[in-house]
Amino acid sequence: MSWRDDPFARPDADAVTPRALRVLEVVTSIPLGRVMSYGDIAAHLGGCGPRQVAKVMAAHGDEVPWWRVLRADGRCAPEVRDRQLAHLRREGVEVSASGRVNMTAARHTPEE
DNA sequence: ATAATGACGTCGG
DNA sequence: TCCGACGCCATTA
Repeated sequence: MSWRDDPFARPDADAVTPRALRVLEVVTSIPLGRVMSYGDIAAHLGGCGPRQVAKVMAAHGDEVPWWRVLRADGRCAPEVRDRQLAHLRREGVEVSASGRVNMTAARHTPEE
């Protein structure tokens, strides 16, 4: 189930910009138990910065495994911190007592 | 066209 | 660790 094959997709669902779609694709590609930072995704796509990625997540995050995307320092965006940590711990991601993810251990790097 | 926005990143104090 | 300042840049208003 995803934003792509939603049978109830409204006509303007195509109004989602191509770049936004790329972002969502990358997020969808993150394996269970691994994470990527907004900056990681931006760098992987090229031609855009972390803030564009953040904006896409704010608008369409609920259609993808959004909890696998967090800040470069391993902390979660405050807006979703609790729910996100719950998801991550459930997937076996290493989270410190202060709610900080060990990026070195959990970071996913897409090939190519 | 111009300006504001955003679940960010990096650096300096 | 906690700010604030600045860079970032496609998308929206």
